[in-house]
Amino acid sequence: MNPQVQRTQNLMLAAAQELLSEHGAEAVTHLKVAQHAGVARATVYRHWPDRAAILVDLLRANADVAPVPADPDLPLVDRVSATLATFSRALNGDGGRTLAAMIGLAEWDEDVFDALERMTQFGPMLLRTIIADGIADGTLAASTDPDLVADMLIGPLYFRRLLYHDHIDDNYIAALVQRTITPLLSY
Amino acid sequence: MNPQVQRTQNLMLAAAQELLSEHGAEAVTHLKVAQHAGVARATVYRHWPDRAAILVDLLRANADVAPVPADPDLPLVDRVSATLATFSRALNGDGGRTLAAMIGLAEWDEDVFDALERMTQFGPMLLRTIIADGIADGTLAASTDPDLVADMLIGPLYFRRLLYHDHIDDNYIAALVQRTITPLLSY
DNA sequence: ACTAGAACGAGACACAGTGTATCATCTTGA
DNA sequence: TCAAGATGATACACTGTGTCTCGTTCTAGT
Repeated sequence: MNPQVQRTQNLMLAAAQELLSEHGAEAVTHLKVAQHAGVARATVYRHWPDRAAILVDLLRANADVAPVPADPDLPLVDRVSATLATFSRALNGDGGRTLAAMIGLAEWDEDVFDALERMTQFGPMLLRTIIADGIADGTLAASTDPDLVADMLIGPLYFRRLLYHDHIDDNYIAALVQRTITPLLSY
Repeated sequence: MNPQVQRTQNLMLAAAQELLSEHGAEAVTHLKVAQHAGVARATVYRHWPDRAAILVDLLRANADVAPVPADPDLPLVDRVSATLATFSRALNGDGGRTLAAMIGLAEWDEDVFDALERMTQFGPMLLRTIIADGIADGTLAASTDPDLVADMLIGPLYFRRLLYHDHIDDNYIAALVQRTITPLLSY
């Protein structure tokens, strides 16, 4: 990409991210982004036709709400816990605020919904993989449903973060994993 | 309350609810509410100083995202399932959209957060009560943590509704309850 | 039924933000 | 070096905000 374009876009996205984190999605306007980035208002419009488009690109930059894959050689419980831990750290930070801002918009804007889906698909996907591995190697009972178990692990984290503004700690994750995974272990 | 005030307020809230459901929180402006309610714009400002205040009152009217308490004489699993079923029906309807619209605002507006808390506290509370009952009468293991179990039951529902726009059906609830509660039953 | 007080409608004002132009100026890559 | 593209500056019509005034209508209490 043209380095000039790259430069201004980075300036604008940084300004938008700061506005979002500080004052919420409402504050991410073309005018304010332009002022904070030291850029002409028309330039912001050239890059993004409407507010939602700015937020969608912001979401793309925030893809790190995805958890980091844990070492596949770890025991299953540790692998799940490590995955949830990296995920909850992202949720506790800027990713959580960005996510909260998007959920309302995604309800009525398909582009935002798609971007949100891209942003949030990795967590459950990683967990499903880990659980499927566990079933394959006999650690977990064959009747285990990876989709449902992934929901049971990740759902409470989203719930506590979005509705209670909780910061998830490792104790919570340990208890959650213990209650969810242990009954599924085949002895 | 003054019947004139009551009348206009009902008109405005109905208009606001329709705008919210149809076009999202962004569409709930003083001007549009006034136009849709057939009321002067100044009147809307007299009742609510800003957009968030309108939405907070809307949330109060939407308190029925709370589940209906199930018959306490039912077996524990049925009681939990019935509670989650009424809750998910509310989530599938207008309550879910209102909720989605609020989450983003609650992140930066304390009044919205408080209103959201009032709106969403009943579900987990009911579940915690049911689980505590189960522990008390020996149905559930004494080591059961009601808070965590409530999160494990309700978290996935919020998760699937808010992030996937899923409509929760009874099969999902049955599987969720089975996976969550069964391991806790004391034989 | 009368009347004071409250609520409402209508309109004005200054301001923030939108969305679209136009044109001069500056970067960039060939 | 130079053409193409990106940006800055500015203008315009529009929606929405937040506050104000004033005349009219409605309500509650006497």
